[in-house]
Amino acid sequence: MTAKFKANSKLWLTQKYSPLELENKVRAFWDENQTLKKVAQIRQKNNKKQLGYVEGPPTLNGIPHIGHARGRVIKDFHYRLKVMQNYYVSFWAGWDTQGLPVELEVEKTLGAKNKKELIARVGEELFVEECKKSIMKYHKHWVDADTMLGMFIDQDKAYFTHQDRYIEREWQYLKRAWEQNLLGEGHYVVAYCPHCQTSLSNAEVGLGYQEVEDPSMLFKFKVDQTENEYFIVWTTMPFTIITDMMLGVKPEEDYAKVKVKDEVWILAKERVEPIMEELEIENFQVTEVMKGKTLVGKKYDYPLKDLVPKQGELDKHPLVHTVVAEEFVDVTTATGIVHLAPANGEDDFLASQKRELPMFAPFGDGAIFTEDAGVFAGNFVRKTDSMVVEELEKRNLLLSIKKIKHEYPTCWRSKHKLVWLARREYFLWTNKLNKKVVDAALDVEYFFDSPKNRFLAFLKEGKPWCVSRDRIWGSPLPVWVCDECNHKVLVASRKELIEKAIDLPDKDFELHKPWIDRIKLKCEKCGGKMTREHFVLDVWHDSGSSPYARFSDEEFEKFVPTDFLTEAVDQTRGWANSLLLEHIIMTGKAEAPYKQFLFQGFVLDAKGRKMSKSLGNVLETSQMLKERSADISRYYLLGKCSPIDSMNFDPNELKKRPYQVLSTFYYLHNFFLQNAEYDNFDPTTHTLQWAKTENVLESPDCWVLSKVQRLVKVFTQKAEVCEFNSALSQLEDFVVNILSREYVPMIRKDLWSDEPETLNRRLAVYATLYYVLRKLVLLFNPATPFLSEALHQMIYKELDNSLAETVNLEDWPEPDQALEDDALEEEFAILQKTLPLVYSARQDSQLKRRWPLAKVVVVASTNVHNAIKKLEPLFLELANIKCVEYADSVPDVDSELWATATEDEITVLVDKVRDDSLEGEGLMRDLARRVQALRKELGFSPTDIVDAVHLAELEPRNVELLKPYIAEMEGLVRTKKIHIHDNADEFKADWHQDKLDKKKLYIAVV
RNA sequence: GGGCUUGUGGCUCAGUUUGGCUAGAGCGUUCGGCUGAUAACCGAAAGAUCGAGAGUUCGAAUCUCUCCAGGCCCA
Repeated sequence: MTAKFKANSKLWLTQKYSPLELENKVRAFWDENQTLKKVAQIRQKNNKKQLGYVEGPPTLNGIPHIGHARGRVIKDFHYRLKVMQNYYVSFWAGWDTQGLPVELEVEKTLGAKNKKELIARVGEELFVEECKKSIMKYHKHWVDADTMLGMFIDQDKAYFTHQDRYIEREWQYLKRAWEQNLLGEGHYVVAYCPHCQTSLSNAEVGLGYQEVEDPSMLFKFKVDQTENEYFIVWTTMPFTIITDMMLGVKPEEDYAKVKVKDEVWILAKERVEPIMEELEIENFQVTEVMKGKTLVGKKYDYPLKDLVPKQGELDKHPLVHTVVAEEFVDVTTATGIVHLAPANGEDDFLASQKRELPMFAPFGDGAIFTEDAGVFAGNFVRKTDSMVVEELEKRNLLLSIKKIKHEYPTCWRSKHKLVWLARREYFLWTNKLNKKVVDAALDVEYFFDSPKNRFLAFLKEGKPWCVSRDRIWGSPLPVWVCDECNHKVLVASRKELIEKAIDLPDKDFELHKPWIDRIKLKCEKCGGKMTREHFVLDVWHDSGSSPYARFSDEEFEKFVPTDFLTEAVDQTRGWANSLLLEHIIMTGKAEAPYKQFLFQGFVLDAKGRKMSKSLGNVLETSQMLKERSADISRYYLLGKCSPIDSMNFDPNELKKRPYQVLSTFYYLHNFFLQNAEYDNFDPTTHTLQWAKTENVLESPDCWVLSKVQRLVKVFTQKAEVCEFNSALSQLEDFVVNILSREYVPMIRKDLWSDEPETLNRRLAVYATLYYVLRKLVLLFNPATPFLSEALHQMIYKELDNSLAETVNLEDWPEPDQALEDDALEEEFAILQKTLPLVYSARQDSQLKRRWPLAKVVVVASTNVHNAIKKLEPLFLELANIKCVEYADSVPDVDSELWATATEDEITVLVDKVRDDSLEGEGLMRDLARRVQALRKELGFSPTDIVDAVHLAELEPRNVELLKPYIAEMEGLVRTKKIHIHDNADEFKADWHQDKLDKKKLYIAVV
């Protein structure tokens, strides 16, 4: 007899689960059959509904790491689930290709001291070419990683944010904003490097914190209309006194009036002592304490009006040079009163904007003061620090001047100290839309409360959006300004540009700098020449316009609002926000462009540290997937914890539980197929219906069939609400516990036989396994698509060719109520609670499970008794006991003769006494087990029949005990004859020494 | 510095919304057992002052406050 493993010949299904090999074969299969495309095409033609999806475009400036993989796996999980539920989803890739990170990469490649020098050297054309090369290099890495991961996202339909057709549609958002007066000029404070003469992004600012030395100046401003009252203030940037506009206090904190000599000083109460100590003032007296908010509106004498005439003009504004209350003021350091220079600090700036103060930003290129700064004009801002100190001293307003070392942002490139400067920028006045924004956001499903609250809290701030950037590689801001009359137009299409151009150097121009800057338009007002504003757009505007920009008009109608989007939690302020704002600008409706948004937690390293280049703990996806299974990685990423929690990723954990679950699932298929093929099981004729009609379904089958309905229900429900971890743990429990640990042992004995008269029973088991395993393959597919596809192709399609050509086109399982049986599940739960008690009692008395015993007494309530009675044959077989008795209370028994175990309300008593017959049978099972082990070791297949089995050096008493069971044993170990020898020397054979209860014996198999 | 979030045996996670029997599970470890699908599994043992401290309460992992540490976002 030969092995009954037909599918082996296909080279796909191997005896051993080797996920890497298997996944390679599945990848090749998908590739060869264009499965991804086919699935999409079929669903496009034939679907329950079309669902919109737009890809949150990864920036192509780095290699995808395991954190990205988490998001991609969740996206793919959702896609496959929806496809199997008969939806078409526009699951098309997209890439963010512009902006600072790309420019930095190119600067590095080309070697640059600073941007100005570089552009002067290579020119913008070459710079832009290099940017394109750079992104395409990374694009390849991303597509490779996606392929390795098994992402069924359509790469051919990908959008790239730098493509002209994308930019042109992105401009439509700006056009809508322009028409609604939601786009315009304003000021914003940005970090600026005076050496590189460029502004820096927040990300760049974060790169360059260093310890530097600055002046530490304590000074006073006189309260207006008083003789001797002063606000006490501290700063490390004396030059900002030049642009000073307000003083800030914290509204709910205590401030004190302190008498010092003949003056009254005002500062935070808790800072009085430390400041007096610092100034070495011993005689002082707190005369009054008041809340910060009571100081609001008090005017102070701005001391440098004579030097900065412009400040004198500003002083006429009712709020300029007065006290305001702001929550950001810190009363635990310095004096608890801060001076606010809106042109030189973001908090200051926002405080001024909120109150609609006029802007005073007297800076030119290189952070040099302009004429507006009076006597300070012509100086680099920080150079005036000492001048300001001097002037305050002259006016008796200086209390102390020292040096301080502190952490301060410097330019990561030139190491120069950064300054914050208000610059002219373009804004989307999204603050005007705030109510719509918040309302729209409230309608979205976020699945979990914490990210929702966080997102809403952020949105409620309702800040205007500064969309202009002073860079090269980006979508240009399509605003042209007349050189003559300053008239502005926004031109949002290529066609219109060509029509309006007076200077069009090249008809095939690209919508990028520098080409677009060469286009001059004719002013419709005065006929003058119009020049484009030099800005490019914030990259968040690029990606935020994807719902309109990546689709056609028709697709936009169909797919937006999209159904389900998911990104990491850092996108709260990023893409989730820009999508929302732009969509509201575009449609005018209080509607988000997504119905559901899942914010995922971050992936950290095994020790919970952030992954960073400097720590060297970044795990690249493709690199990892060369050695690790994609299925197992996917399973791990989805299953380890809730998607909103941050995850400590430890590659070593992949081979633990996730591997165990998937391998068990795989081996269950081995087990099923091995047996089913042997009996020529045909799922199309041997259906569950057939088994019912033939009356060959037994209680374990009905139980597992009922259980799987519940699994389908719960799994689907959990998956729909993004509790992937709970869904998978249900699946895991089913595979490992319900099927492998419980069901298989129950039906194993039915499969041992190969008699024709029990064939139908075996076929019923196969029908059950086929049904259950196939459901599991489908449930597994969104998480582990390689394994599911492999099993579908190798087993299910092999057995039933009418099935879909890929597992992805199979229908998602629906629970079948007809197969649910709550009462039976309850009975089995009782059985499974009682059995371990028997095992436990046996263990205590060293009674091996393969030794049959005479009797067990179950002491429990009636419903436990009834359940066991109903399942009695099964109970006895699994307990390996000949008979069971039932009792209501624990009888008084001799513990020498009875082994007991108790849990909750159930006690079992096991009869320890074994007569010769029981002992003989137990011995036979012991020996059989050892023979089986040897057979396996010698390479026999389970179904091979061996000529003879020889046993030697058994004790004489054991030989006697064994005799009645020789025939049974011959059947069990599949041999024609068992020979028993006193001594191994008697017979020449390949003897193997073994041990039975610490005594030597010899076995040979021929 | 601010907002949000996490902290539970060696490891990974439940449990916290709504306070309540002895804080659960899986992995790992040790001992024993089972096993012709399985690196699965079964029985038992060791192992947690539930981040620390204080408070509320008859009772706190759970509620409140403070602090410490990690993470995200923002300054």
